[in-house]
Amino acid sequence: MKEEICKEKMALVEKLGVHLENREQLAPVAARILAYIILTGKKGTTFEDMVTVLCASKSTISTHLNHLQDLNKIQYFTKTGDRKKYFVIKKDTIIQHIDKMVNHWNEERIIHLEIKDYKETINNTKIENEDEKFDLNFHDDYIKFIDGASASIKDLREKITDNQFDI
Amino acid sequence: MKEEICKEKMALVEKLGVHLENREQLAPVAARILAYIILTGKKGTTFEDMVTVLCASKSTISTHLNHLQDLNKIQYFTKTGDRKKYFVIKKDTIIQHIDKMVNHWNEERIIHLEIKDYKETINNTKIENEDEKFDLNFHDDYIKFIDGASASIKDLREKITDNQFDI
DNA sequence: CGGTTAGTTCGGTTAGTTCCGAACTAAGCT
DNA sequence: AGCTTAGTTCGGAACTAACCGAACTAACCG
Repeated sequence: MKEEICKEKMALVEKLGVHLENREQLAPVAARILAYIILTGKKGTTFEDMVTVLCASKSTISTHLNHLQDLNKIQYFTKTGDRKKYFVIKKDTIIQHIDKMVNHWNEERIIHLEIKDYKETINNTKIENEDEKFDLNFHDDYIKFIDGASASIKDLREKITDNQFDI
Repeated sequence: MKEEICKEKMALVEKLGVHLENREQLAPVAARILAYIILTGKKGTTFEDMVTVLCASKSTISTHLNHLQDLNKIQYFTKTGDRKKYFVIKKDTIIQHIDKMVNHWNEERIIHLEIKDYKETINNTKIENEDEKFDLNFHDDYIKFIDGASASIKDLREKITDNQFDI
């Protein structure tokens, strides 16, 4: 029974791990650490715990744990009379993630405008074969999409900040 | 004058290159090739051209050009009495990109559901400290966001398929 | 003080990536 | 046939990333 749940948990750690490895550009073990911390929840998890359950060396866990703290993805709390650190994900992880998406879209927006600008100057300077001109409409539509997506994710952000959950 | 534009073009190639390197997970030179092809447009660009303008070896250009074709990101046309290949980006690149985003969101959706499911079983089995229970509301909100974003990007997709642009 | 627990730091190994040059192929031109 | 153009293939050098073990530190306990 308990073993069943543990197995399920570790399967999810691997799955979520792969997902996070790609989404957050983390090393395999770092992603698994993060996944394990997420799926353990508020009671937190310790260094030792992760060494045994993730089958990785102390040095690997130590390095990645520090890295994840530098990245502001995790934090820890302590208990009186207990020297261990109990790791949990940062409460504002989702907000961070949303801000990163908004940022990403801003960047895309800027580069699309720059490319459009360049294409326009080319279209206007050397009037070569008419049909070799750049099409520009796409950029406008894409920017419209970006603006829409940004708006709706900012909505989500509002909803969440009113109501601080953790992942 | 012409030099000015060329400089501007190469600056944009580097900028767009970095963007694509991250967005499409390509090797540096592969990303620059793609950027250069995008910014050259319908008249196309040749192997030789890229060897000189991107300052990379023939072998590097060859390998990456083939890789980009395998990835369905570029194609080429030819001219009668001319042995060169003229590379342009695939007409459906944007559609592909949109489909990739939709896919990505579907995957996120699925993993959120899976995690929520797991958390629910945990919440219901071992009733430990009440305040150590998982919060689940966030997942619902996030899934709502995903559904919204997916819908609006599918809108964009419609708009574009009606009106096949190239980038 | 010595021993234990909790974690860090360093050096090294292995795996994988990225690019290059040199030698090659393949097709057309004379 | 020999030359040129256009591109491919192969082997390897240089570099980076990911992880590990061993030796270390730092704090507390008895």
